Amino acid sequence: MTTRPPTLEEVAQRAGVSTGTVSRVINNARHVSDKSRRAVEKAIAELGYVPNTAARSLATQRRGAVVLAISSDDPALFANLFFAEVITGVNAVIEETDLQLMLVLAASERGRSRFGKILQSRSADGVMLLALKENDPLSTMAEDSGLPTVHGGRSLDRTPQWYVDADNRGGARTAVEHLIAAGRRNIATITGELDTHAGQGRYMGYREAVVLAGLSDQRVAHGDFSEASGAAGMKLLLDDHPDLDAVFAASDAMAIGALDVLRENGKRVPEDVAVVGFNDVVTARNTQPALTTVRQPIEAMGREMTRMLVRLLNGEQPTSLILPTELVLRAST
Amino acid sequence: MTTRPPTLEEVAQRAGVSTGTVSRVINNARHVSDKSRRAVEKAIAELGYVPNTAARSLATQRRGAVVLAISSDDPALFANLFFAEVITGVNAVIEETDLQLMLVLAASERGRSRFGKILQSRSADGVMLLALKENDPLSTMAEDSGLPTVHGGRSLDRTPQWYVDADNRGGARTAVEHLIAAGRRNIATITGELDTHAGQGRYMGYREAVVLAGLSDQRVAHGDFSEASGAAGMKLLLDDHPDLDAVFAASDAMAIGALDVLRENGKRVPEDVAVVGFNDVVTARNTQPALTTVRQPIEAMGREMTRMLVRLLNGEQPTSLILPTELVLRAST
DNA sequence: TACAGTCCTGTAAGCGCTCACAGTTTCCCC
DNA sequence: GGGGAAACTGTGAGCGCTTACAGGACTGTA
Repeated sequence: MTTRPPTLEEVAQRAGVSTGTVSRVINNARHVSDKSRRAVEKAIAELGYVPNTAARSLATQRRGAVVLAISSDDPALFANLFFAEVITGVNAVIEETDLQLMLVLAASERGRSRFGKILQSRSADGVMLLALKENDPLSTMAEDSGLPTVHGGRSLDRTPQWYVDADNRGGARTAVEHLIAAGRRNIATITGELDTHAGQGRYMGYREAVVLAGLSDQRVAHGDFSEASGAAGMKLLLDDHPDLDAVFAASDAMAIGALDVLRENGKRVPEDVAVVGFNDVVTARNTQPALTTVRQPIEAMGREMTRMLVRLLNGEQPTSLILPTELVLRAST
Repeated sequence: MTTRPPTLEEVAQRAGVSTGTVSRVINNARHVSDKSRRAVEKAIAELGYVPNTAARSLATQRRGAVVLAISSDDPALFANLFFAEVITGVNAVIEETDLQLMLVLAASERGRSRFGKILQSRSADGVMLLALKENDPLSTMAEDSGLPTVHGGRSLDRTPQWYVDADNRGGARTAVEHLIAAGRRNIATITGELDTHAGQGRYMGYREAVVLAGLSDQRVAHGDFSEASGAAGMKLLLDDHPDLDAVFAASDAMAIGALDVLRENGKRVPEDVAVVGFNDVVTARNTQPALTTVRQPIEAMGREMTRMLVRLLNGEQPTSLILPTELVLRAST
């Protein structure tokens, strides 16, 4: 359809200089006279020249692209705001660079092997990895590839060299301290999966706050972050600890499940039982009553991960980051 | 860090054949003897060879990548489920191919010019465009680039050659017919922005259903898809048409705004007024009462856009698609 | 005037792959 | 056994860019 785009050689010809000089102008290297530079810039503008990335990549051994890989067994996990927010943050920083962003959603075995291909074929200069579960194979793959890799979140078994994570523990602690400050004394928690760093951290935060205040840390039900597990956990808690006056759920989904069960059991929220969640997704605004929750700096995570990767690509040595969370007060406490 | 990856030439040497033959094996072209093929495959496996995409791109003039561009003035628009679902659908099809997915969120002027660069530098073989507003500059840019382009949604001013859209009109009509079947007679609507194809289509659907049933189509308030405009529209409707017994809102957000206003005015939902929204986002499940809504096949849109683009890249001539919506019945009707 | 040191510029050798072309071998049928 | 067609293989010329390297043109100093 369209005619072949102009090449660097054509620019050189038109500007009356050599290809080497044009290349220097494009990459604004030193040792180019103003005269040549102007001539080249004129020719570039007239021809509408844009360097061919493939050719440049081949010559420089750099791709000018990074990959954001999101890994999960459950495709539904993609379908939450977490996802969109991270990307928004990543994109914001990418826009300031000349890098291109490649996206890999590795839900299936197939997706995983595609990720490997991308790493092996050197289609990207670096990778940002959002491995949503422990011991994710993608993590090993990225490591083996030798490409600079920044992780979002940590796993329990090993801490990657470069990561950005939210302060799960601090966030949970703040949430529970808020409950204590509001006069609650019999505070329960529904934990997330304890074989994840996030699950552990939030549980730790709960215990710290509660123990520090001289309260019992024995009102515990274990969930898996899902709404159903929140409901189940709440039932157990009501059975075992009918005296509870507050619940800290390690995810909003679990908090929503808990709210349902509380309502069914005639408990008023927040009068009888206060509820706090974790993970401010839009959902939380529309619960009855509106849910107090710990907001994770998800977009900021995306931004910081990208900044960190860009620094790595520039040969700098950034340091990993733990970003603060924020307690969002609403009607449920 | 890692040593340079093996090249095709090294494979050829090890397999005792020429580079041409290796290339043929890789691209499984014809005219390769079983013997050669096996030797090459063995060498590839032993060396862990993966073709260098940049070199291949340069030689073939094909990039092996497509770009998904999402355009919007309002960065917040990215942060909804629509976004995540589309990508999930796109990814599902991409996974079946050897294509790589590049993502461009063109919120700013800067993002827009990056999109242009990508097109010009021929970094991608085709583009999927989700232009969220009318007369989007990206649309023109994609067109000018001559790259195969598939649009998600249509604009009013001109219908792109290849697009995938949801059946806004049919969906709205079905929703209103549902209200009629439930015995509602004084049915109002809060429209979306009427300078969008979606806004128009949903309004048309409302009118069709209502007129066909011999009812009045005069209970109309105009909104802009936002929650605030839904609330404002509902106020107007209650003032002008206190007899209304149902409302069809052209978006869930507006429906939520309407629900609030109805509650404030002592109207029971659905007893006094039934409410239907459009756009099944997670939000809709957690309203009080749960919102009946028209679900758009968003993930399917992503899938079909990608399929269409893949066909275009294969030189086929696909036909544009209008995907059916689905009425999700909940407590608000 | 001679000479070293700077700047600038052109030249050409790759980067790793594909693909037309030509050359060789094999196959099949008369 | 001969001939042509078909199957296979190697060769080498690009694809469009970067980047040593080798000069050439100046400049300033002795």
